[in-house]
Order: sequence, then C-alpha cells, then structure tokens
Amino acid sequence: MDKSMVVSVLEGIATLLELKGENPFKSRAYRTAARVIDTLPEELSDLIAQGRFKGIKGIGEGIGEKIIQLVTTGNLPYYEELKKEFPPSLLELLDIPGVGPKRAKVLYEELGIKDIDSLEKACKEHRIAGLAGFGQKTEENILLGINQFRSFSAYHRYGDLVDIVEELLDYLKKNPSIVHVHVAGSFRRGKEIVKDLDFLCTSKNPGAVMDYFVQFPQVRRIVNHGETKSTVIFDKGLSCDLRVVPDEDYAYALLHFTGSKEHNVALRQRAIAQGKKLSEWGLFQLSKLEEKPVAESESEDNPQTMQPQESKIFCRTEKDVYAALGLAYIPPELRENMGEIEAAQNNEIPRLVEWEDIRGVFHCHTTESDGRSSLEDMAKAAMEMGLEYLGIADHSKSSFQANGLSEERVYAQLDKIKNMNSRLQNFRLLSGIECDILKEGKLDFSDTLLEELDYVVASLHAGFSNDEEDNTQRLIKAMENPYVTMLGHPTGRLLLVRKPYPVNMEKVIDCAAKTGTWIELNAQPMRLDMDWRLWKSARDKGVKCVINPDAHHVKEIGYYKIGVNIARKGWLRKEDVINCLSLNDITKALQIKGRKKTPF
DNA sequence: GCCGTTTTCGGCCCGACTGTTTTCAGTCG
Repeated sequence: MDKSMVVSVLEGIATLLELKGENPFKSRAYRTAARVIDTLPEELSDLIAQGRFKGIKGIGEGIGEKIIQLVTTGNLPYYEELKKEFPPSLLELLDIPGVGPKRAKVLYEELGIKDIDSLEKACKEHRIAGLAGFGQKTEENILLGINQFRSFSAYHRYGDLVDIVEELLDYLKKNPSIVHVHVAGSFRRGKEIVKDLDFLCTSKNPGAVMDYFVQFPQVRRIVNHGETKSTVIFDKGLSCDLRVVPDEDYAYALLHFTGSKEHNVALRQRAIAQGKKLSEWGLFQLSKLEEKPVAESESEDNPQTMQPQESKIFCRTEKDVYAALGLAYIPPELRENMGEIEAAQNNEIPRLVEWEDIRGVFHCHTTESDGRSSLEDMAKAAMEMGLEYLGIADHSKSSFQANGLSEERVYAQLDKIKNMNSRLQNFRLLSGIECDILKEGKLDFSDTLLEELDYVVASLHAGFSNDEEDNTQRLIKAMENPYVTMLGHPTGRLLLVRKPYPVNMEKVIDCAAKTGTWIELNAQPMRLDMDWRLWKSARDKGVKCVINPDAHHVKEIGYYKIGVNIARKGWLRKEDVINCLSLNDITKALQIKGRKKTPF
C-alpha cells in the first residue's frame, strides 16, 4: 500500500468521523496525519521497516499504529467498520455546496436521504424545510447547489486530464499498426474545461487499433466499439473517442477534430468563397459548373443537371491546409474564431510564448504557511527544473486558515532566504508575500514591511461581496499601493466549483496598465485565472502577465506549463510574460516594480 | 486523536457569512 492510498484512507476516516458527529478535533487529527504523510519525503514502508516511523509530529500512538497496520497488512478493520455505518453514496452529498457533514447526517437519519437524487426529490417535495435547523431558504440553496453540481460534473479541468492523455498517447504509440496519433478536440486547443477527449490516429488496420484501444487498462466502460471509431468511459465519467483515418487524410481530420466548431465554420466559409470545399475528408477544388456539364443521358436519372467536379488538394499537414486557403499556420490554442483567421490572412499570427521560455516563477508556498514542501525542497526542485529563480509568497496573517505569517515570521523567513541566497550560485530565491487584500482595499501588512521584500502578490481571499463596485475598488486600491508588484488570481474563480466574484475586470485591467501592476495568470489547474479571453486586450493595453504555479508542493511548480497553455490562448508572446526575463533582468524589473515611483 | 516552557488534562485556528434562531449552528475558506 503506497503513500497516496494511506492518505486517502486517513482522509476517508476523517470524513466518516465528521459524518458520525465525533469530536471534530479527532477527525482533524486524521486530516493532519494525512497531510503529514503526504508531505513525507520518504516511503512509509522504508520508514517502518527501519524503525524510523515513531516520533513524527502529528502522528501519535493511535493513528501511527493504524498506519503501520495499513502498510504492513494492506487492510484496516477500523476503517472497514466505519464505512459500514453509512451508505457509500451518502458521501456524494458532501459535494453539494451548502451541505456539510452535519446536514448530511440529519438528512440521512431523519429522511433516509442517501444520495443526490433522493436529496433533490426531498427538496422538490419541500420535506427539507421542516427539519430542525433547516428552513425554506436552505432548501432553495441546496436545490441550487445540486443544479450547480450537476452542470459542472459533465466537464473536466484541463489540468486533471494531462496525465491520462499522456498515458493513453504512450499506450497507443506502442501499437505497431498505428502510424500517427494525436490528441485533438478542446484538449489540444488548451481549453481550461474539457467535456470529453478526442484522439485521432492513422492505420492500415483500423479494426486491430479499435480492439487495442478498448483494452486500455483505464477503460471502465465501452460505449461504442466500431470499425473506425470507438467511445469509452474512464473514471469520473470522462468520455473518450478514438477515430482511425487513412494516413493521407490525417491533416484534414486533425484540423476538423481539433476545432473549434466556430473556427471550422469560418474556414469552410473561406473555402467556399475560394471555390473550394473543406471537410474532415479533405480540401477539394470545385470546378466551375459550366465547364463540366453532366451528360444528357445521365441527367435524366439525376434531378441535378450539373455535377460539380471535385479534385482533392493534397495536404500532408495542417500547415498545408491553411496555406492552401491562403492562411499562415494557426496554432491550435488560437482556433476559437476570435480574430485568428484575419490575423493569419495578414500574416500577423504572433510567435506565442512557449514553456521553455519561462525562466522562473513567483507565488509559491512553503510549509511556513499552507504549503506541503519546505523552502529548501522548493528551491532544490526549482533548480532541478532548470529555473533561474523561485519566488516565495506564503500567506499573510489574515489567512488564518492557511497559517498565514505574522510580521515576525515574515522577517524570519526573509533572513532565511537571504542566508540561502548567499550560498546559491546561478539561482536566486526571491522573497515575497501573498498579501491579503482586506476591507476597502487595505493590505494585511504595512508598507514598512512590504518594502523589505523583493515583491508582493496582492490577493483577495475572503469577504468578497456581491457588490461588483466594492470588489473592483478593493482590487484597484490594492494595486495603487506602490509596493504591490502583482495582482494574484484576480477573479477568485475555482473552475467547476465556484464562479468568479463579481468584479469589473476592464477597470482592473485599466488600473493595472496605469499603475504598472502585473497581473497574475495563476496556473493552478483549479484557477487558471485571469481568464484567457481577457489577456489579448490586457496585452494591448500594455499589461504584463506573470505566470505563477501557486505551488503548494514541489510537484506543483510545473503547473506553470499549464499556465503557458492559457497564455498562448490569450495570444501572449514571450515579451508579454514577465517571467520570461532572465534572473538579471527580473532583478532590475523588480527594483522599479516594487518601488513604483508615481503615487496614486 | 495529538500535544506539552500553560505538560498527563484541557485545548486544539479564526472569522465571515448565511440562515436559523432568540443567542447560535453549519459551512466555507
């Protein structure tokens, strides 16, 4: 039993204890233990075998013994017994916003509700409002929560699909009868939310490819197993198609199945205007009708008296197809029919930023606040990834829930960073803070402290109201502070979980341009905030982007690559992204940035 | 269930918000 399985068992116990209404500190102890195990650099089995498992902070006698039992026997009777007390489907209810363990327990015990469907039914029959502690409003909110959950669960976050896409590509490439294979669809376009996966390959033996595809180990259900197209379902209801086409049609098919629909429609209209026809099966030159009249004898059987003749325009790559339409190559990320066709016609498609351009990142957390990796480990990981600098930005004191740093702890961390930097070569840790934006745009720390740091990320975490003007003014006020270098996750959205708080982004972007504040492209797969749809106009107003992983673990530093996808969707070039600057240049930029001269 | 310069019991992170209440419980971050 590996670490991640132990972590999920401990978290499962914590959830079940909450449902039971046990001492909340007991369930918290299990959550803490899960977190500690998740953070351990070593394998549990090694620690136990070498007798070094005792004495880890957060894991006492009780939980410690359970973990040992779990790791050595692969089973934990305590957990199995706990699970028997509630139907497994009851845990679904906790996914509904507004339903926590206490309410789930009451719903189950009083009304026998054990899954989302029965909860929805009870709401509609107004049986919820009568329960003690529940009212009409709660009933309405739960129903809204169910609708939200349902509408979101049909979609998947890009970042959550990266692994399975790579695994399936590797798997398909191992099959000798597959010549070319590519992921297409909205995943290839780098959309932050993806409904299903589309794969495309070429082969002379489609049947064998289809048989191989449906045997992919992650397949949970086969929906369709055809000759040239199959559909399967992975975990979490993720649907995935694979199509096989002849090798000579690959370019057209890849273009077609990459989309977007809107982009394809625009391309087809362009083709028609040029006397051509574009489909997934090819690009065809249509001959003029009068040149090829259909023979009279044939026309009697055919209501159409004229048959246009088609001749296929041979294209080996997508680039060839675009060229045949008089267009420069359009990268998949831009294919949203948002100006890319006009740009391609005028040869104005920019050279988009690539992840290899990134030289360092800001906004990373450590164990000092709510991160799960130490400062030392984060620095080491960043160096190993070939980055030149790593910005640390732990939470500020108002973020209690994230163990935000007090002034004293900020100064202590600053000293530690200076000390580490004195021993580092060709790499630098940058000292920063993710400073909470409080009511009325006040910052969580005084300017005196902020001035000491290399940079400041200002973020809104709590207390955002439903008043757009109020939220907007808070962000603006924060950006006007001369020590605020960048605005963190500007809209606060959590993809498929929480909508952005109401904020006038146009005003925020204008203020960023005016004050020279950088805007973050937070690359946490849950956030990807600011949205790609806003970047092009922000760029045109002179706003600089900073792609940050918002990493809470060494493994999350690499999230910046997902951020680069989004930056590309936002038409950003290397020169628009601040962290494409070398360590030398970033140091200079921070000297100006952190001490903005103009008072606002 | 964990922990200890408040040490073997008693506290454990804090505050906003909402909706339910008549002083507070549940949820969320």
